[in-house]
Amino acid sequence: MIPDEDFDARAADAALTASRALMGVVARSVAGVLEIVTLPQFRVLVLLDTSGPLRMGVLGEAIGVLPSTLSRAIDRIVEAGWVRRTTRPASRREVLIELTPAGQNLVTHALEQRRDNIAEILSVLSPDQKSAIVSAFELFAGAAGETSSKELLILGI
Amino acid sequence: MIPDEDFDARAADAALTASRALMGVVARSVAGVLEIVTLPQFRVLVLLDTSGPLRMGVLGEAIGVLPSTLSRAIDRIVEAGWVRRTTRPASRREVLIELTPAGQNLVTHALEQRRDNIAEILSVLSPDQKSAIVSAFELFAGAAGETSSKELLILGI
DNA sequence: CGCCATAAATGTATGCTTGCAATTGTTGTG
DNA sequence: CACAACAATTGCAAGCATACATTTATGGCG
Repeated sequence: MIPDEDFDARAADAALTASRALMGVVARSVAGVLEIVTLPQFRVLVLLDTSGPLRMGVLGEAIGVLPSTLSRAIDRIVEAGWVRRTTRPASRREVLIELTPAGQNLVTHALEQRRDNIAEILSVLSPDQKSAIVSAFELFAGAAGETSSKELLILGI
Repeated sequence: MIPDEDFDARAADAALTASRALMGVVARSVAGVLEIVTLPQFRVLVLLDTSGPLRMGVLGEAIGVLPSTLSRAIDRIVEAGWVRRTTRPASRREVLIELTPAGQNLVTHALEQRRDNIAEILSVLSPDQKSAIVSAFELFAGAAGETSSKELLILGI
């Protein structure tokens, strides 16, 4: 009979190893993008992709940088053409930041590539194996609970 | 009967969701460290942790920076006390970089925290569920093949 | 309307990374 | 031994992120 601690340890190790594999996939999908924009810049783009247009203040709050930092960061990615500043007529002191089609493309492409990479890995497995993986991954994701997007932004995911 | 494409898509989606959960764990473990050292600096420490002492040239090659960049980066983390420069008597023009105990601690602690986080997530599951997850994760990791540490370094893992 | 709070941007400064070019020290070879 | 090849560092320069303080424009309220 295997002691619980050993069993748990093996489970954690398996998860760690799988996490390395999954992160390799993520890294691949991020690597290309990081030759185009910096990680903090990519964080902004990803956040805008998942949340839609955001005010400067909200955006800065979300990714944890000061307004001055963000303002200049936005300067650069506006200049590069990834996002657009728009002022709402309703409240003209607020500035909305939104992705341009080019910026949208950049993020979408990175996510699609990641998805394709995973699909390719799974392609070598039998239906039964895939099925087992789907259940297990869904189970794990459920147990992990909602992963705050703020945390994920650290890695630009 | 579910078409194969749909099934594959669901599998990839499940893996993506699980990857988000796992990345959240990684992000947490990295977040603390990034308040102490920068990401490029942490990459150096992680590489030294997994490879042992390395020459400047090899180190720079591995993480993909020019020698000049690395030299100054090492200046800073030597100054901070995370690594040590040593010259081999055999070839005095080569400089070996090695972790100090403090640097070793820094990396080890980050990895341990990651492992603990995963263990905590798994702790809410039943033995059967854990068992299923272990199998599935091992299966996935196997299918993914060896994840090059060079790719993982992109994320500072 | 006048005042204060809010939102964003600017001024100013520091530190890190990165790159190219030139330099110093060392090893090996003809 | 002289000279070329190699390893690392240093000089010089640019870009980016970050922080604190200040300024500008706008909105809300008494």
